[in-house]
Amino acid sequence: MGQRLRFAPSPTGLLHVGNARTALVNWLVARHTGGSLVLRIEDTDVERSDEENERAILADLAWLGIEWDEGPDIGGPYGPYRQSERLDRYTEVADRLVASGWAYPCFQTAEQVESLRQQARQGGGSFRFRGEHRDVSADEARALIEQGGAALRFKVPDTDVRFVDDLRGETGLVAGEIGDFVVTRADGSPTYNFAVVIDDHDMRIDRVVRGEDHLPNTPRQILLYEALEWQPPAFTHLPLILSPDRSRLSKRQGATSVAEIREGGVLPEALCNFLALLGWSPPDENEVLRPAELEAVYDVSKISAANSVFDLTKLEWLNGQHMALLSPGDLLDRVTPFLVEAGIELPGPGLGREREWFAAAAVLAGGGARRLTELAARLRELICPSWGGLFEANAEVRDDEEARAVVGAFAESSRAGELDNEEAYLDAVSRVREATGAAGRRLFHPLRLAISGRDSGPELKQLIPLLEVGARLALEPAVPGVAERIDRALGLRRS
RNA sequence: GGCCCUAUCGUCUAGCCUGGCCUAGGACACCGCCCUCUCAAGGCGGAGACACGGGUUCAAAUCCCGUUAGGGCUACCA
Repeated sequence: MGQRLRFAPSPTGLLHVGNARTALVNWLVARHTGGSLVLRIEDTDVERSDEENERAILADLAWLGIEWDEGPDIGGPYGPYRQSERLDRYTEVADRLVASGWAYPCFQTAEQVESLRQQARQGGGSFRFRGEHRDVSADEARALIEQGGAALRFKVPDTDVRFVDDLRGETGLVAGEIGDFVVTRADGSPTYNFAVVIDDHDMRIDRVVRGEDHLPNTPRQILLYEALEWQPPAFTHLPLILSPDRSRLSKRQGATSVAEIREGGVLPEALCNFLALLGWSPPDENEVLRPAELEAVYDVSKISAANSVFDLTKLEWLNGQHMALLSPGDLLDRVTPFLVEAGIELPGPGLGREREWFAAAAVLAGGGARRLTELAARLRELICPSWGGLFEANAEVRDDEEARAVVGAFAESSRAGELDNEEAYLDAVSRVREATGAAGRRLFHPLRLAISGRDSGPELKQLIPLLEVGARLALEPAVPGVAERIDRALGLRRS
């Protein structure tokens, strides 16, 4: 029987990698067990929540390939899925708590409670708040609530609270550690601990997978489940993701939002793969796994309970691996937004030959690239070099008689149309070698420099035919062929 | 401060539950070699860890206690 899981982000900002990991694990477990994933928006903090963030979070999840079965955008049998739309339900349950003597009104402000807490801390002990109306009857409580302005507090019982965390085993808190916490604010809105219990129960969630920062909250929630006589779900608290200095992951130490990572040219499957590898390792030694493969082998119970550091270098490596796994057409599709940004307009999807050429060019230019942004930059440089830069890079070729002879011969071959396939190119290489006596590095280095302005890059036997074919295609901007590049490098042609 | 969680190479981890098979395995990064017109990629090899201290045991990375360190919570945030 599949499990029902949920991912419940708060729309107070962009989707963070930590939350993305939580979402991914929930999704993986739901898929692996044949269960379902519920997406719920926790927007009870009206001050900090906004719709723009919610839209962005949904878009980021979709980009990652995380699909939900029920949610605010698609509905489902246990909606609504936005806490701001469930206020009546929270009030209903709060009334029930008051009626059964589990909750009472409290007029102390947050500031007053905070100063009590500070005092207790000075004294060195732990702090446990209890409101003055804690022991009133249900009728008295209702009368007090009538006056308005009261928050509702949960009357925490004097018992130990134990529960099982899937990764840590039994844990909990001893009696007296928890003070009476607020369940409903003075304005009537529910607090996190309260709303989450009601929603998880109402939405039939049987397994909660969330960040370890929620571990100390769990006993409070267990207490609520008990007071309400509901069955609590199973809990799995995921360790946190840390910055390289082992402090809390912060913006200062690089990209922490999914949006930034995407804009940095990272593939969603690479990010998922990377996130899955935090705290977990696959049963066999291959770590490069696509979403479907992850789904098949991922085992949430094997996740380490220790926090892990976000290692950007490994993410980049994985990205390179996933880029290499893509078909030429897919790679071109993925890099297209970055090419557009780099000023290259791609021919529409209808133009078969031109698109095929671009796809081949992307594969060739991208050899070893780790990010789509890097591939786009390399591709741009390859197909439309700056003439000034090319000329400058070729001073040594112009000053060297043999080098000049080599590239001049290739320019001739190009003009004769003898370089547009690998075989013809290889023949041309043999002829030039014989005619000039240049071989090896002395033959290839000037040629590479003259056509690309660089001393490293893709294999010439692939690059040269590609450029020659590209030059004959009606591309915009036009791709200069080998002869033109050499002319520019030698300064024989200027515009 | 109080409470909770955690602790194997620089990083992500396997091994820990069910002590001997661990001379502690893999991946990223690093170094070297090979391949090669170049840079990558790829192949091969190298260096690199059981936080510390006590126990328990014939035997501890593995079990127990403590210390230290890191992280979390301590809100009418989530």
